[in-house]
Amino acid sequence: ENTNPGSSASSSSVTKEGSKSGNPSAPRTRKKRCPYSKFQIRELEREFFFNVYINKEKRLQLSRMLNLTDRQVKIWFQNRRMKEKKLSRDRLQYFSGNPLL
Amino acid sequence: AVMILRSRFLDARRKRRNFNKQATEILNEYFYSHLSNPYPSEEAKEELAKKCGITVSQVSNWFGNKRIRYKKNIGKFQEEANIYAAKTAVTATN
DNA sequence: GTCATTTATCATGC
DNA sequence: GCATGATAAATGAC
Repeated sequence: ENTNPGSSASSSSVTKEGSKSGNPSAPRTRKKRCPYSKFQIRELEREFFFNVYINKEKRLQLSRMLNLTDRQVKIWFQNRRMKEKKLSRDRLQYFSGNPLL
Repeated sequence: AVMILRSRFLDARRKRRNFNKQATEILNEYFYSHLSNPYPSEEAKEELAKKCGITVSQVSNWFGNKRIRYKKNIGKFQEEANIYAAKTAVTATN
């Protein structure tokens, strides 16, 4: 359920942008959002549990294992940190002003 | 008790419930009266959230969805746009 | 790095 | 069956 195009070896797909070589109609294609597989999420979450901030070394290792780019792993951790912050805010709001506890 | 609250919290996040009509009216009124720049400030979001009885995050979600869906199919929202345009015109005269 | 956002996708309501 | 709110990838401002 993965088959991630543009990841790993085949660097031919996600052509960031052919900014050069003329190409007047550079559509500056935005990479289409592709949901990650359960396996990818599990491994990312596992590493996130150990350290919220991932270093470059583990990032490269993880990206190869999951068939993702370094950038994708980096951005996943950024989004994941934002998610954690939002969860904390929601929890605080939900449990505050509660008669129990 | 803690577990009950915890499970209720998780469910509350997952379960989607439509906003009441009044809240939708308020949000649409702001959206169509700021159609040229439908990006409410943080203060405006807080005020909208208060008036609508929802959270600031829900206000942000609503505007995010509204902007993209409006842009994708303006024609579908034309009737709705006219309604709120007329409504704001009436309130302006009063 | 954070963070608001865009976009597609998911899940539910009706 | 789509409308709608929430969430998940991806971008860009700063």
